[in-house]
Amino acid sequence: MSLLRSHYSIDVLNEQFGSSITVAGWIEDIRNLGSIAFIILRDRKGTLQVTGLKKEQPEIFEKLVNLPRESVISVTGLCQESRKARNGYEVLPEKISVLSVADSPLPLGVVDKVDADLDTRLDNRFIDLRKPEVQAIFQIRSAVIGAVHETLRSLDFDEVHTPKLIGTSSEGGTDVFKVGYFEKNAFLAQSPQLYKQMLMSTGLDRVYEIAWYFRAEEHNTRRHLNESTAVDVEMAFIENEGEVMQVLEKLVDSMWTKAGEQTMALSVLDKSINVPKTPFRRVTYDEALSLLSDRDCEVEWGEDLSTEEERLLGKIMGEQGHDFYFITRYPLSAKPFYTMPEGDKYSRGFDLECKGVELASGSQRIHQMDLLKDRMDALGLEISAFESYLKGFRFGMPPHGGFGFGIERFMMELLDIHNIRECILFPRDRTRLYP
RNA sequence: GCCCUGGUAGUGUAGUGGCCUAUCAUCCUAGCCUGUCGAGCUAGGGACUCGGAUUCAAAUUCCGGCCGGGGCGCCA
Repeated sequence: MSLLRSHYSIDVLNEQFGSSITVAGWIEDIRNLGSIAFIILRDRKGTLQVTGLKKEQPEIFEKLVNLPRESVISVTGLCQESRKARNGYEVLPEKISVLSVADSPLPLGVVDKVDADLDTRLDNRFIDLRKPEVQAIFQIRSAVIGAVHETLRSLDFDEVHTPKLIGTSSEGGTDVFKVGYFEKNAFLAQSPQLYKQMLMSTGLDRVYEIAWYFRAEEHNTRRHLNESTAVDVEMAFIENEGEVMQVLEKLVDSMWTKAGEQTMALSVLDKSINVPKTPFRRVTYDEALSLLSDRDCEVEWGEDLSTEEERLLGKIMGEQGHDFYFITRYPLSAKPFYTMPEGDKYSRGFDLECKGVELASGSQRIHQMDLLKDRMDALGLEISAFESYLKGFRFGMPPHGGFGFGIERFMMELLDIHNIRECILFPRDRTRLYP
């Protein structure tokens, strides 16, 4: 048992009443009434009240009431039942250790009665994260990631870690960050795509990674980050992309279910979770265009949906009772080079959408090297830059497919959070590199 | 990359040419108070992003810098 803490705030039970306990945390508030003072102490699980009496313990009383808010202390004392105090008990201090005195004024109040702007909060994230409703997001995030591991391992996937420092920009498309690598230049991986594909030729033919994505796009919106995380899955010996979609469906279902079990965190956030029904609706790209056309929204065939069009489709699907749906059979022209063609014009690529927002993107991949080279040629990619990737296809590559699934986007949809920066501890956006 | 938009105490705001010696709340400091839990009461403290221009007069108008926010594109 820790000498600085025997119990967290909410772990104190009736059986502790009348005995001595040690609690520790941050001083959230001090209400000094003169001869009696109420000190609200906050820890990871909640808050509790330390009640100081001037008459009983004058030295401890003075020490306590003169501490600045957010100072860190450990208090040992009698745990006494009290209907008047929160949690039904209070601690009467017999010994206190001041572990850290907080400077004043605080750059950001934890329990101030005024809200701070997100920018101010992020500048002082270490204090922002002391707020229970901010912490709750990351407790749920942790639980959701736990569900990813459980589900994918139970589906016989191995967890892998692929390099983030790479020699050539991986997929084309997005801009990548350039970094110095001794006498060479290197890049930060925009996704594990090419590596997880290469793994398909190794016999580790069902893999997943909780991956970091680095993207050097200069967007400035509430749903983009320059450093983000994703669940990346790749699986071999598949007949078609439908098998991949089934894995994704199970994964999302388990993540949503696990999130719904986080009752404490959800109540702090005042959110409830409705687990979506599976299987998710499948809509082909052509069907989507026709549904949009019915609403006088004409999309040129072969183009990816614009944000507005995506939202309208989300609305239409919602009206039919589908928050989640796959858009399948995308035109080849709207998907990356490694996407398996279906005939001349279509592909075996799909997106998973939630209420008009793209959560995941996947496909069956091309496993034949000649076809892969043809596609790269057609899209004007420099084949020589992909030699080490292509080599993986020369000596036995099974048919395979997979998807990438953005974790922050998922959290936004799960908890109805309006700014993606709230879904990652220390966001990296167009301008923010600190803290 | 294109477009729109903002910057007033630690925090969040009011103020759109003179009534600003700048509002309110929160916060901080001191004092009173033995049951607070948005504690209360009294007194006090603290700010116009920077540079230039217009004007008798600029927080307020104009130009530029710096630092933000957002939409689109692209994507997750």
